[in-house]
Amino acid sequence: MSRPLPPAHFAGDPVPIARGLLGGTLVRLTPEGKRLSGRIVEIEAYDCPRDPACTAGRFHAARSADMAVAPGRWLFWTAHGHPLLQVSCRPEGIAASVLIRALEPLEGVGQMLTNRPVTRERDLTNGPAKLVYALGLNPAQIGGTAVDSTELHLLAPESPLPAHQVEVTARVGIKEGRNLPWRFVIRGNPWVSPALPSMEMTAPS
DNA sequence: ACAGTGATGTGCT
DNA sequence: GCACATCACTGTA
Repeated sequence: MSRPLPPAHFAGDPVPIARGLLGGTLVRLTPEGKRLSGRIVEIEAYDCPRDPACTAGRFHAARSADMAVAPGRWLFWTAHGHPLLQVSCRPEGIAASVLIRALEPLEGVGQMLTNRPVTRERDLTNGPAKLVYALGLNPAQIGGTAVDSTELHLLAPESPLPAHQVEVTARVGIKEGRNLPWRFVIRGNPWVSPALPSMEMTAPS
């Protein structure tokens, strides 16, 4: 088994970093010693300096500063009252991040269902805020900590995902910047978030 | 389809 | 200060 990805891994362009994280594992160790984990099946990149979808710079000065921390820190963006899990990228002073959007549950499914009761297990972690609730993450406690901390860390995929298994689309839930193919999904995986029809990107000819 | 959520920003007094 | 509007979402239907 590989070691947790170190903060230095995130000191660059969030787009290839997001692509490389697809198929990796998010691991959570609870204070009670329970191990919860899931395979990353959907992920997006945000790169504020060149990204019209990134509202941090234009509309959210304080949040932009929060995102411009040193690379490899856990961040929680909030949208519509829900926390979204991200990792800071690029050198300190530049707001950029990757957003983990959906997991395929691996370990601790029972605990996840306790944290977030749901009728269809399919809905347990198929959205960016859903997985935060299922893993029982407390933004106030985890926000700002290093990405390789014991309580929450990332493992790279055993081997890089072959290109034919990776679907590249526009990002979900944004207005501007839909032309940027910065969402990465494991093709055909049933655990990806419910995608809005208009969000799908036409394949290059 | 649509209400509700909460952090943040804008505009008015 | 106060009233809205906005948003990278979720829950119930």
